[in-house]
Amino acid sequence: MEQQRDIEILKRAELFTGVPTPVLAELQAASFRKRLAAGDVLFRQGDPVDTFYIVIVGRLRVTQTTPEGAQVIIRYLGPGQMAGYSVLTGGTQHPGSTTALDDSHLFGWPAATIRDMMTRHAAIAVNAAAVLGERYHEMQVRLRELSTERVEQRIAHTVLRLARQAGHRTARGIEIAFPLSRQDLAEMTGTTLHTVSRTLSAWEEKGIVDSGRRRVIVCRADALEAMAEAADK
Amino acid sequence: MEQQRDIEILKRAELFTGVPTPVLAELQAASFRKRLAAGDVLFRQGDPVDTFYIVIVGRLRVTQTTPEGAQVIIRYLGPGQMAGYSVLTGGTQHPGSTTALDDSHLFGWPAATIRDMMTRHAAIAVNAAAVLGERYHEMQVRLRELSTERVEQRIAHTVLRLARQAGHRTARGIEIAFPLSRQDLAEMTGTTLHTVSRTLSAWEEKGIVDSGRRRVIVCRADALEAMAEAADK
DNA sequence: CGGACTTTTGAAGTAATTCAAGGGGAGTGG
DNA sequence: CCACTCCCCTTGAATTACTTCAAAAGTCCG
Repeated sequence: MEQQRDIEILKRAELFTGVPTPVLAELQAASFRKRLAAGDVLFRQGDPVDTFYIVIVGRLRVTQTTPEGAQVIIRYLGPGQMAGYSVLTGGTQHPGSTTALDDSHLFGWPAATIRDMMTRHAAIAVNAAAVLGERYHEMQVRLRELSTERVEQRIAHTVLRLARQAGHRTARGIEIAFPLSRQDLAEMTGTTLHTVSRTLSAWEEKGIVDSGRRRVIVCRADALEAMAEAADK
Repeated sequence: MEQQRDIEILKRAELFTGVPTPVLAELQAASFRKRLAAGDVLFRQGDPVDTFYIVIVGRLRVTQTTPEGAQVIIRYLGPGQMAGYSVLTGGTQHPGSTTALDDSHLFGWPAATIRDMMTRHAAIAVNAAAVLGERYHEMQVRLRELSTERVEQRIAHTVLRLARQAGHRTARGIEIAFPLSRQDLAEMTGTTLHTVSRTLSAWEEKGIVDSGRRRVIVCRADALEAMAEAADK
């Protein structure tokens, strides 16, 4: 049954782990589905917060744009992860924009529904705190990297993190499973696409990575780890 | 009554807003008190997560240290705020160190107590999610600043944020209410104390700030805002 | 009033940006 | 199927914002 399958998916979502099946059934009944094609925008920075989503399949990117037009990538979202966390924290405007990188499929709920469920079922609220705490922690790490490391180290850390989060074993190494341009890496590491390009070229030379148009494969993770830890400043 | 006064304090804590009084009484009964002198450490990065705190009076600083010894300031904590959020998210080790800047006074609870209360009272868990979401958001903003802005702009943003969070009106301007060295500002903005010193000297010249040994007073917030927004990169 | 910490300021060095130009791959449309 | 076009990537050269190195001058506290 379709309904049963949906519940299985919800059960594996980060926000709903450990939530009893009847509650999941209630959530399933209240949900709608949303489809996005690659490049479609789920919501834009500044939009009113009225809907909450969970990714079923696909990959999305959360970005923040400055008034001057510079962009920063906050994170990538994959299956099971939530989009629109502001619904949980009572925000009124989305702090960033969320865009589909591949054709994607999501569950959606009106904000009031999720807020109500969270208030009635502590387990969901506890999960929400855990997920947000984890994202907070991840940001602490990135902030520390950005403050204290050189560009090459930061790129190494970022590529390793992406390989871990969205890596896919191939014959040549661990391939990052979604399109990733030099510009994207620059927006994640606080540098320019030129510097990223030079860095990847140098790594390619040494056989550490294999990369091309919007594509990165890590061939020698150990060598990258070494770069990332480089104690010699 | 002492107990009554404690409950009043808890009622105003960020984690317990809107929580019914009987629950606060239960929390009060389970709490212990912790005193710290200026400079004392509440917990250290890597310590096992076993206690949760709420600041009653005083000011603390949360830092992260890299293996190479470089430090980054994650945030400052004031009255009503929580310390040891990992208790709420199920972490096992503290991601950062927390140190008292002034003589401070806190409520403390064993981790299990808070986790139990959070599970039994959804309102607490909902607050936890809201607080962590806010901190997550704050980190997004800092990450964006660090990625896209020049040092002077970052220092301007940081000083303004501190003035907003811990500002104290005086005859000469808004004084930041805790000791804040050039080194501290450097660790918040990802630069060196030298650059911070030069920047503050230049601002002093223009009458924008008045600063001295571990002390900063913002005289002309408008001029700082202008620096912070500077669209001319 | 000695000593430890904090701040200031100059000068030299450099990592990374900015400026500039060209090359290549993938999709599109004739 | 080939040419056209749009992106994306690469690479050199010049520039610069900031760091690093170095030394000295304040400032607070016991």
